[in-house]
Amino acid sequence: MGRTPAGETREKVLAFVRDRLLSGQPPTVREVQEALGFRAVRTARQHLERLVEDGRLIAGRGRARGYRLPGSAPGARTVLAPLLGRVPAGALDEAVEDPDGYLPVAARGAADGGLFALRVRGESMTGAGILPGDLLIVRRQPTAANGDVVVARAGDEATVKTFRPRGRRVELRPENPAFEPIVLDAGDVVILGKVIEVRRILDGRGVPDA
Amino acid sequence: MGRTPAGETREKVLAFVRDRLLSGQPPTVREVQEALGFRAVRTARQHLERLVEDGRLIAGRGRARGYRLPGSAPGARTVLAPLLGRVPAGALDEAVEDPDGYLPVAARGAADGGLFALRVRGESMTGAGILPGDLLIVRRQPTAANGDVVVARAGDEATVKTFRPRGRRVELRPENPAFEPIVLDAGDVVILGKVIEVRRILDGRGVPDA
DNA sequence: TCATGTAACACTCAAATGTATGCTATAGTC
DNA sequence: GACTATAGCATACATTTGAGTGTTACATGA
Repeated sequence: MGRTPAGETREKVLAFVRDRLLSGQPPTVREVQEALGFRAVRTARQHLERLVEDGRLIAGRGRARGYRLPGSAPGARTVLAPLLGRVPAGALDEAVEDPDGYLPVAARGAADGGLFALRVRGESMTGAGILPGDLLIVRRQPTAANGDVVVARAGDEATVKTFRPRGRRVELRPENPAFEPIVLDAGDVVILGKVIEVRRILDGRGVPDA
Repeated sequence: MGRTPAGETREKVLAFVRDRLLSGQPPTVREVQEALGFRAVRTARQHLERLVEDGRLIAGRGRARGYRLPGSAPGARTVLAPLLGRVPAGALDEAVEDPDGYLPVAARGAADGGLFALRVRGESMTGAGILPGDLLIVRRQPTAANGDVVVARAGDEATVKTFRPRGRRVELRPENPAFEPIVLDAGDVVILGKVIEVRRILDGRGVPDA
């Protein structure tokens, strides 16, 4: 195999590794070799070493499939949030284990492991630009600040509403005049998480499995 | 180490593996062993085998760190859409090379390389649930179907509107009664792409650099 | 021309890691 | 008690995979 122009191959190596990392399947050196068509493992490894030197990859000294994206790299901070078929009536953990798919989310720092996604049912939040069928990215947390859009469970029912503390009571306020606010004792409301992102798919192809 | 109640440990194993997979770092059998405090590799592996039997995990026969979550098809992956600071007045390609950041997008199959993202300015589309500050994922394409939300350039100005062909003319219709539709000759409108997804960040931390 | 740097190859070794065999113990059931 | 299933342990083995040594070839600039 002949030489290729300087740097060109290395970009392809990085692109391959990055794609694999984003899809959750870190490659081995030999997989890089095969993907790029090298006949020698060493060639793939040299490119990887250079990328590490240049700070464009992070090596995992000795560990299998140990390459990672550095924090400054595009996509380094992407996590996958499981899409739950319905707002869980029971324990959240159980629902997370049987998701309808996963949504890639730009990590925001802490607590990224506690993300999940839900599909909106009903029109109670249209005033906040949250329409039926929208996908909500939710960060699991047991408390919320005034004005947060939260996923909360009141009794057996789980809903998405704006959180408004009212002394010892809590108002779960819809953002649609056609709906009535729910006011309950604070003890009767369980906050499952805070909505941190709203997504709407417009091209009708829905959400892929992963 | 004594016995634990039936099934209890296995749930912890699954939770551990799932967290690792979602964070992009598939664990080895021995990492599972250590995380759960087993003294034997075999114990961890037995739990993993059972989870695979039950269809709650997918094994990667022989490969290192080969466990996957079911439902995550091998082909399904995440692509990164460059976030353009402003709707480009000139060539799109130039703007793509200097993005403000990247948004992870679930790949939809074809043309994933032609995605970019924009931030919404103005309130002309609020009726479609597109608010100022929202992020739009756009697929580059030179044509559109009736009713598509498109990014189009009319003269020097680029806007987001609903696309309505009107014979030889084209209506770019805002979804807000306070705004007037733009009607132009088809030749005077350049369609830059179709909006395939709308996103709204609610937690005020914006978009990461990466 | 010579030195230097990059790209690529062939081969080897060692560590990481998946897989297997065999054993002990507890709990429940017939 | 005998039988069965689950949870767990210790050890060994085989494959996968990262890491190392040495060589060839092609540019480019001093």
